[in-house]
Amino acid sequence: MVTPRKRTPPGIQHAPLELEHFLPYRLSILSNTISQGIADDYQQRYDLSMTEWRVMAVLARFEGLSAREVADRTAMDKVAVSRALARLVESGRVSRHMHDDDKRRSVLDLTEAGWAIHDVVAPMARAREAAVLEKLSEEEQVWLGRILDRLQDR
Amino acid sequence: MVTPRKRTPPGIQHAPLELEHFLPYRLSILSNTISQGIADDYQQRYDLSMTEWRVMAVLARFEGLSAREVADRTAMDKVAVSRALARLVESGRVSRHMHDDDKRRSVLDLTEAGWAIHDVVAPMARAREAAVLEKLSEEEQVWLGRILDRLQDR
DNA sequence: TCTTTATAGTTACATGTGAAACCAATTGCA
DNA sequence: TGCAATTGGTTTCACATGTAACTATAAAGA
Repeated sequence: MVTPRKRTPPGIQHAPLELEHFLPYRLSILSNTISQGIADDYQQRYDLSMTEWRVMAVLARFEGLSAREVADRTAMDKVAVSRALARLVESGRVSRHMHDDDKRRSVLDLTEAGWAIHDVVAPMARAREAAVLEKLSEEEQVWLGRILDRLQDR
Repeated sequence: MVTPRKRTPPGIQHAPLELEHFLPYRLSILSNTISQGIADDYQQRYDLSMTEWRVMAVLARFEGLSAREVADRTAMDKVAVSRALARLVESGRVSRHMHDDDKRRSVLDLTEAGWAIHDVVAPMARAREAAVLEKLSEEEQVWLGRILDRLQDR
C-alpha cells in the first residue's frame, strides 16, 4: 500500500512536486508518446531512425539545404545531423553535393529513393497527428495552436 | 538562398510536412526546451541527472515505493530506474531496504541528504514552470490544462 | 507438493548522443 | 595582401539509453 505523503517530519515542510499536474513533466510524457508512436510506423519498416526521418522531412520541404541549415530547422545538434546524413547518403536516400561558391558547405537533396520513402511516411505521420487532434474539439484545437505559438517565442 | 518547395517534379505530388505547424514536432521542441531549462538548474550543481531527479521527485511524493512503482509513476523504463537508483543509493540520497513480505521488492525512500537536495530543487523547478506559464493569460492556462487532460487519457 | 509461469530487479551488449577537439575553407581586418 | 577569427562539417571520447538475456523470488496450477 502506497501512502501519498501528507505529513512531513516535525517542523519541516517539504512540498514535493505533484508530477501529474506539473507542466514540464506532462508535456514530456505526451510528446514522447506521440513521437514514439509515429516512429513505430517507419522505424523497423524502413530501417530509419527518428533523427534521420526528421532530416528527410526538412529536405522534402526545402531543397538544397546545407547541413547547418538542416540542424537549425530541426533543432537538432549538428553532430546528430552529420551522422544522420552520413547514413542517409550511404543508403542512397539523400544526395550530397559541394556548394559552388563555398566548398565547406554541402548541398543536400532527397533522391528518388528518398522521395519514395517520404511519400509513404509523411501521410502516416499526418494520420498520427490527426488521431491526436481528434481527441480535441475544434475550439480546443484552435486554443492549442495559439498556446503553442505563445509558449514558443522567447 | 533557400527556396521553399512549391512545385514538384512533373505529375508527382509530394506534399511535404510543414514542420513548423506539425504538432508532434512542436511539442517535442517545446518539451525539450523546458525540461532542459530545469535540468540546467541542478545538473552540474548537484551532479544529478534528469532521470535521477525524476526518481527523487516521486520518492518525495510517495514513500516506500518499489522500483517498479517508481518506473510506473515516472513513465520511465525499468532499466533506467534501476540505474538511477544505483547512483542515488551510492551517493546516499536514497535508502533501499528489502520488503518484508516479498524479498524481490525494494522499499525506497529519500534520505536526509536526498530531502535536502529536493528542498532546493523542487522550488527551482516550480519557478521554471511558473515562468513558462507566465507567457499565457489566465484563460489560456485553463485551456492548456484541459487540453492536456484530454490528450493524455487513451 | 512439484512444476510452470510471472514478476522485481540487474547485467551485458549494441547503439545513440553531446561536448570538445579537430580539419578545411572562408571572412574580417590590419 | 597576410594573419587571426569564424564557420561548415566530421571525428573522438565519454556517457546515456533501450533491448534482450539473466537471477532470484513469488504465485498459479496440476
